[in-house]
Amino acid sequence: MAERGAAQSSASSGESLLFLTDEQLRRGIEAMFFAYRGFTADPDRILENHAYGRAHHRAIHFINRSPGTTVNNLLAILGVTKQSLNRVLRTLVEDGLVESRVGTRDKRERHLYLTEQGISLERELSEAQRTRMRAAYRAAGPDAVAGFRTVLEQMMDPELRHHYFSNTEGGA
Amino acid sequence: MAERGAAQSSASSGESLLFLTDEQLRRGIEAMFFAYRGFTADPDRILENHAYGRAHHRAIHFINRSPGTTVNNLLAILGVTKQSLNRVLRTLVEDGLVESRVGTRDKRERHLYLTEQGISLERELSEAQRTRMRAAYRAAGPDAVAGFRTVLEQMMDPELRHHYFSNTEGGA
DNA sequence: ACTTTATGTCAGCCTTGTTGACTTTCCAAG
DNA sequence: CTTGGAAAGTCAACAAGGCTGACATAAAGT
Repeated sequence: MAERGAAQSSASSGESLLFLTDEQLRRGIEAMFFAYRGFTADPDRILENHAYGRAHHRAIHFINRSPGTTVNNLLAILGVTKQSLNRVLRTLVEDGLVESRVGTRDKRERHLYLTEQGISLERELSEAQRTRMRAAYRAAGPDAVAGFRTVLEQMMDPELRHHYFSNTEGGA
Repeated sequence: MAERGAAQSSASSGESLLFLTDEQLRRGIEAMFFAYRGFTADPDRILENHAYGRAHHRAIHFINRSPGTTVNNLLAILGVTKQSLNRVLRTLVEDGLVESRVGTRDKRERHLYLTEQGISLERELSEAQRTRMRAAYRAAGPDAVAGFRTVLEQMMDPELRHHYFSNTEGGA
């Protein structure tokens, strides 16, 4: 029902390019804007109660995703300066949500782990986000979801796409 | 860990729900994060040269999209306070990118238009954004794009989805 | 010994969001 | 005609979270 109406109008070669018009692209651009706002809305509300912001959420997410990751790894993934990340990390460690352990092989490195408390907040945040995404996925159906993921991956910076999805694609 | 196991693994009703596992949802969440960063990267680079930020881009985009829109309309779409928007709008008017005309029917309202200069910057910004999106669309193909749009629309806040897409769906 | 790497920290700046208070302009209802 | 309230603008103050630059420390690597 989402337009695409007259696609494949002329029986030319079967490959209609109507989905590449500026108008279609503009709609995609605005959809990204509005969807991203919805995407972050629920966690943002939760974070307010805890006096944290989106930056804390991102750190918590990726520490949970890769327990024991180093500060440098996190820096590369998040794409911010160490000063920015450090400010966030410091408050999380002070508040007992994140534990920072000195590395064993390389003692310069700090390995980051969520504490019980950190895991608890992470679950609260990610459950809210998953709930919205699950509803969207369910309403859209598996084929739409596959397309969604495909387009998003194409929209990422290419180096990131490779460097990043090469590790995670392991499972089916 | 939180895998929800193999959801409905057996060939029960043909409707596999594997795309709704927490793992799949997590991948979607991260894809949103990385894709949005790519999505904003090109305009951000351009804006740096002009001493503007993302807030200016958003204002310019929606004024271009609906010439003559009022400040209040813009406020509703962007979801920020009038003080925030006003700061951005003021610089754009001062710099001659946006013209603010007093309303004819209701003289309290200000109707916003891009000047030639504003149109020029808008084009530069949106062309950069469209180029990336066009590449992603082309690589993913029309079916993936349809799914992409469907999921994004489901992810928006429901009121916004209706209030907003009811106006735009008009033209086919 | 010297250099490089990983991390942390201090200080200061910018953008962009927020609240609160207040004014001006103007439409419209009493 | 007066007055209430909506629309818009402005000022001030503040916070989050980016940034740069400079500097400190410890541990590796050469």
